Amino acid sequence: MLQVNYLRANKDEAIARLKVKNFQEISLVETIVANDDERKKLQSRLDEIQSKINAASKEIGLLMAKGNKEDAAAKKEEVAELKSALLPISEELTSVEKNIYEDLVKLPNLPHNSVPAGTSPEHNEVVREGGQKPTLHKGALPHWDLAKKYELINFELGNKVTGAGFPFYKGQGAKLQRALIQYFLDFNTGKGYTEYEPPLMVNEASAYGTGQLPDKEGQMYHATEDNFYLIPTAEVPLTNIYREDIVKENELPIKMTAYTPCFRREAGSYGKDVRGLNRLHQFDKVELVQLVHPDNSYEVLEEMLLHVESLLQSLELPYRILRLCGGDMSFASALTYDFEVYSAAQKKWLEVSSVSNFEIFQTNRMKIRFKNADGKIQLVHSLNGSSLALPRIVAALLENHQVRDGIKVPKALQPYFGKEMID
RNA sequence: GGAGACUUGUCCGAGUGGUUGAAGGAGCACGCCUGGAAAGUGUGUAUACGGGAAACUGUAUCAAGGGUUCGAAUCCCUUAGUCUCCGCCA
Repeated sequence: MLQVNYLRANKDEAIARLKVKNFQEISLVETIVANDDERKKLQSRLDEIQSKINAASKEIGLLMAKGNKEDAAAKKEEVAELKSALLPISEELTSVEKNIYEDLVKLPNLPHNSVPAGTSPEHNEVVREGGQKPTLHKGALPHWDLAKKYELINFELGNKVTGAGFPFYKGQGAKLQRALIQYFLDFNTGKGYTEYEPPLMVNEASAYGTGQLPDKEGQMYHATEDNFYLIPTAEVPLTNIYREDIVKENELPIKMTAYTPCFRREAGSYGKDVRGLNRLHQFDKVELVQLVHPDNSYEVLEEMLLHVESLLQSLELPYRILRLCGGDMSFASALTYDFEVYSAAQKKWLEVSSVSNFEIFQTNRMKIRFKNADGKIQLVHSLNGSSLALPRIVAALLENHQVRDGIKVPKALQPYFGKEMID
């Protein structure tokens, strides 16, 4: 959520930035500022009346103490009049505030200056590529066939027990999951991230905090009896740890990592893109979240980029880094880099990680702040990234490292997996 | 799930209808003291929104929301949470 005062002071700049994101309802900016002006006026009038009521009430107390019942009764009448004047104003104020809030949450975050204009994935910029695309033997298979061949993942069984998009991992497949999770967490904690194991369900306030509600309600599984939501990513519980907190400046940066299953309803996705591991309702992910000083959030973003990059390098996968264009970025992000790994067997790039700086967009809604050297309260910047999402990494590992009689396990993973080959 | 006790500022804790945004203590910050530190001592120490160049000032906030009242931290209702006992249970 953007700040009204920022919009007021930088209206033209904000509108220009919103256009980079292909945001249509530009007039909202004007509406919000106008409503906020109205809000201020109403607030002043309300405060003034309330102040009179407070003063009169005190007088009544004093008059009563003196036993002057007549004057007290007159004062009471005065207060009653003031209160009847108060009511319509306070109702109007509530309604204006509601309008402002509702409009404000419709505005996406403003993209950073470096974000290219564009409407679709073709307009994303390739920042750099790394790793070697393998030359596979004849008869190389896509991961869903490899998963079957080596009995790693059973999609049909998931269909039976739960439904589509809830696979079983089995034998070496299950162990590979465990090995990857362990490896990723060790890698992250080795770089100073604190490990958490958060709840997998969150309450409504937390879902609002990170912006899953109100817009993306349909994307989360909802346990209606208790009004809990299954988390779509560890970002939700992790970021909400600090909701409504004021931290000390020297506590920044706060670096957190967590492994969790992620649950996504992904309503309305069909076709070839959902084949195999490409899109699931439940999948495993290790997430990074940082809360940082606003002055250096972009340095931190670069640092997170290098972190994820070296992780992919250690898995010996061919990857590229994209700077997303305005139209392809998420609602909340100011700058996003996507990591894609080349799948040699599917002959396409698969997104395996997304690293973003949200600036104050999330922390403004959640009121995550710090006290700076001058004693002033300021919002922190939040960033997050996956390191990494398992299914597509597994797909890429299987497809890129396959040989005729098995799948080679990257050196870095061998101590965790316990073998050099999946066979 | 049943019964009871409880929820006050960074923390502890006083406060059962009227100058209480909130006593007292601890912590923290700054100053004095000291060769340095501890001890001592002085001052300061919530957040949001509004007005003001600023000093300062108005309003709201004592778990959350609603109600009673001229006036609520204090009374009533609802919700959430904590603790104790009983039940159940991995």
